[in-house]
Amino acid sequence: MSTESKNNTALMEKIVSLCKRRGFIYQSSEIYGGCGGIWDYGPLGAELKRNLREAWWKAMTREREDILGLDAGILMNPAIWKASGHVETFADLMRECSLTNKRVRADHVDPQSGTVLKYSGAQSPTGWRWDRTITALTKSGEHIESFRKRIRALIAQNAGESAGKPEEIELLNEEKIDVVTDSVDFHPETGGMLGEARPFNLMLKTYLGPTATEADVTYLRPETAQAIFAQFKNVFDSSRVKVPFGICQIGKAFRNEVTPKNFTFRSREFEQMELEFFIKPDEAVQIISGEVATWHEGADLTEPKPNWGWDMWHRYWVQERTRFYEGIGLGNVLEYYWQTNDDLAHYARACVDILCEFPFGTEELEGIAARSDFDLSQHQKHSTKSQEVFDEELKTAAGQLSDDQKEALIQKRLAAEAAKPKGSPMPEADVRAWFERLFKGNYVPHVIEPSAGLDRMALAVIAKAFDESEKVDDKGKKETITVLRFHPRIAPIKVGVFPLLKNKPELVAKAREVYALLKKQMNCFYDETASIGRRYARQDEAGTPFGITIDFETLGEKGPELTDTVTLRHRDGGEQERVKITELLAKLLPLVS
RNA sequence: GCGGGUAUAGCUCAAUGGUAGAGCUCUAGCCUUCCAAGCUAGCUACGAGGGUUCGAUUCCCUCUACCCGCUCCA
Repeated sequence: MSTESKNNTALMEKIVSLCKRRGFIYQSSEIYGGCGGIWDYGPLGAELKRNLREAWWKAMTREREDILGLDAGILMNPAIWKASGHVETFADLMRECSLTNKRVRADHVDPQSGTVLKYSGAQSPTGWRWDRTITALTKSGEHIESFRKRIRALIAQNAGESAGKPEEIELLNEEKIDVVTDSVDFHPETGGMLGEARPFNLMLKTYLGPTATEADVTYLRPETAQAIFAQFKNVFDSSRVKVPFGICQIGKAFRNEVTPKNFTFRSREFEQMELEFFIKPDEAVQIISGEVATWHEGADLTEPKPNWGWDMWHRYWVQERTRFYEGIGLGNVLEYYWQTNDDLAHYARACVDILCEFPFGTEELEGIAARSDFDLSQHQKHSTKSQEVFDEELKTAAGQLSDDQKEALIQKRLAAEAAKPKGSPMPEADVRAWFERLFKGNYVPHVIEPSAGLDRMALAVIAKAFDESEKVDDKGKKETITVLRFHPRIAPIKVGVFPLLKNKPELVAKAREVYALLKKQMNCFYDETASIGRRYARQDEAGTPFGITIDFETLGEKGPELTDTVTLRHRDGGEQERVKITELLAKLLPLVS
């Protein structure tokens, strides 16, 4: 392990430990030995998550006119998961390579021919031993030595560091056991023998109804997005909105992850915050505006325009989401990964991952995908209910087009279909039928999908806020100071309220008064035990941005002009200022909300 | 799913085939006029289940969880 990764593991351990100690995150069901891949949020974690959730909800719907909220059930008609493709891709029969544990879909194994060799095991000079029977297929034309070399490399990769160098691994008792033609029992890439086909279901299955028969099977949603698509028409019909507009939702989702890891980063139950922003197809924009604005370096994204095509909207949302992350203190740790054509699903036009630096690596926080009209079209097809909207403006504009102009649009689309990098082009008859509907003002909206993980966001914020430093006190004793430098907007506790001394009833009474005044407006913490310095330190560790101390000046000891003023102490930097009690709310509220 | 590692108090660690100790934290009291002060007292632990044994936290097995490396990440 490299020094850096050791340090990062140590850092992660400190963060996990702090999370438990201070009540941010606990292991689920800890008293019963835990529950794999599930985490619980303690008092501070619950506040932090709530603040993040509310910041998102505010930015996505409350502060906008064009986005509406939705709160759908976790359980839905399982037909939704068939339409979305989740049942198919989540419940495949998989076979695993005995050599590398790589999985392949059982029905997707290309037939292989060659000689089958068997070894009773492997060992290396490091003392490492593998007693598993190794069975693998030579590729046609592969030299036996290059085969052995390849097998050694695969074993070394699978075994990790303990096996030492690949070239020093000794393969034991080679035996030629068979020559096969067109066998589907070997991994197409590695040549390793495949194990039995097993269902490999990433969706959590349950039964709706007390009889629990196969007919009652449904799934805990693996994403919140599908509920938005499934309710698209209801929202559209009941809300007097026009495309472009969005529907957003926050909620739990569940995936039976093979390997939950990195603390809460990949867990089996998690919370998603998703927006589906519905836009007109570019062809509709073209007809209405006479042009389609496409993105170029330096394009103005500040305010949406009627002539925006999908990539302008996509860029716009990347920018909006970036601004959001800046607002919660993650601005300078973000990276972007633009998926290539190889990464993209066949229906997707673009997808950018917003990544964030975690102690265990730079990982995805949010994905922003341009998904065309794939999702709504799938639901239209499977449910047989129209997901089209009617666009009066489009109908009027299309009515003014000449037949030649219409044909030109159709030809342009046909050319684009033919040039698609992935998937098969839409047949000409379907394209013409689609335009027929379009010219009448009907289309299935396209969608831009910014999809964020709340738990990841919380972890990112904690990791970013974590700040540890060494301090030497007056007696030369070293101590470690931990401060969580949360942005005040998302800090679980906004203000700590302290009487300078506990055994002076006047100070305590005044402090309780200030506490009562503030706690109606923001989450506050009252603390009168131990020294004032310790109380500051406790709050620093909880990430509380402000401390208020009621001292003798508050009581008028230093004259009337300081009476009813308090010490306001800032977590970052530790500077202090005197503020009148009557002015506290006006000063603090804008900083914390 | 595979390989390796770990599991003792809230946290970080120690010792031990005869049921465990420290530091920090925490609680209470005293004290204390601004950045983890001091004094006194106190709470709290051998991940779960089985086996060996007169006796297991310690040895063995199984399970669970977490960490690391593969794999996976629709």
